Amino acid sequence: MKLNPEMRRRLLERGVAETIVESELVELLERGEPLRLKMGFDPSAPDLHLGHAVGLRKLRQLQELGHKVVVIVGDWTAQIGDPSGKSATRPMLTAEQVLSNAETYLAQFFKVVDRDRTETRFQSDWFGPFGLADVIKLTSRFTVAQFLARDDFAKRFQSNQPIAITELLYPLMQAYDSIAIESDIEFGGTDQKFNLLVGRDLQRMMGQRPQQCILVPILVGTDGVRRMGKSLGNYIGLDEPPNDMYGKVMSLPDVSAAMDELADEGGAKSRYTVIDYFDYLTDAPSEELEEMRLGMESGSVNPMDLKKRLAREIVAQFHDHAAAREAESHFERTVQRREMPDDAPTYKIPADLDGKRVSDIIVAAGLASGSTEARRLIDQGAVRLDDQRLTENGPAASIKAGGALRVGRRRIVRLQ
RNA sequence: GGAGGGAUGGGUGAGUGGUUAAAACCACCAGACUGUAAAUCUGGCGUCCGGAAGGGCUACGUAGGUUCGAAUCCUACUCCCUCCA
Repeated sequence: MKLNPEMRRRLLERGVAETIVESELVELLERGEPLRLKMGFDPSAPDLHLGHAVGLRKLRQLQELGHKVVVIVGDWTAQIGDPSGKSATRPMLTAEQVLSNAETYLAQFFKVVDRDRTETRFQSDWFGPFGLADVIKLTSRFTVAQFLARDDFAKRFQSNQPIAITELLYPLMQAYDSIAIESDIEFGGTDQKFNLLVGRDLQRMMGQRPQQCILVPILVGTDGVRRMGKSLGNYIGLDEPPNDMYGKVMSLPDVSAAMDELADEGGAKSRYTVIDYFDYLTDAPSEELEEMRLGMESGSVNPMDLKKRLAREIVAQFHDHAAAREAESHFERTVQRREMPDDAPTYKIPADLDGKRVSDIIVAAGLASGSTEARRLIDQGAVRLDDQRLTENGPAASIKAGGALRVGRRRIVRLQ
């Protein structure tokens, strides 16, 4: 089966930062035999976000051509921690934790990836019985210099930052995974390039056909600056309710301030975050992306409208179209028109309000974390009772059932 | 084994005896503005009491000590890093 240019572009360019080796990869795909697509994950961080979805979409596309995904639960490498992460070593997870995390992970994973064309494997299958002799055999194939070629190791070495020996093991273990499952193509973010290449090398050394690598770009987070990541608090989780997902997309900065290094990693491609998101996470035709860019450049398109469309498409993808429409109208009502959302929680006003002030009720209703904050919010003019802005922390007796108490735009309760 | 450096609020990081609930920046929250939860501008940002003015309490790795007064000085401990071997 010959890949036509259209397909080739869709498969190997959209949402792909780099392929290694492109010519081999194309040849392999055209051969038509079912391939094993390797995707590993770290069960210590089981939450998936849009950044992961970029790669998952790619897996899905290839599944639709008849290939098989092999997802590896990295229960051994999780104990080491990926060197690109901050903390070198992590606490061991118990077998139960691994299992439950894996479940959480896979539930999200299969929102995008086809479960029927997926095989799930645990690293402990092959690393459980791995002995010191095996470790020595494995490590003896590589040198320190080879590993210092890796950018983040090199940087840390030069700046006298610590590199744990176990961290050197990480790429080796990941590489061995490729041997264990006989991977044909491995997927990872561009920051995984080194690890994937070690897999290639090791396979060659051990007489397997070296895997191809598909490196997906790093998605910029909702701050528009750094890569999307849970610890950075700038992520949109695949699990999030439609309204949050929609709102978070709307909070993307119109113009990205993505750091240069993110661009180096094959991340931010345009200065408009929205366009990168459309590019990596939707099927919007590539010509349209260019129109969007021109439209924003010339000012003829309001970025908000593009973000709304993006938000709809993303919510539809991870929930459904009805949820997307619902989330949009929720956004329009509560944020744009500041109306009362239908799903606002209710709060039962206590019978005895003697001596209580509005600030006490705000805290009791969970609209502020403490009385200091509640008072502060009142001072700042953030508190509205039945659409009337409160200017002072009056007695709670003014609070009547049937109305609404609102703090800022998003915190609101119906009074009962 | 030896020598040295460090540990500050969610993060980075100033601060070497009182004017420090602790600079600055980031994040976060709120207000204004806006067809965006964008951008920009303004304010806030330990906690408790108080309508307010104001007042408590807790906090600079841990435990003690010196002092009228300590994030700042001393002692011990824990952890981290660097260099030499």
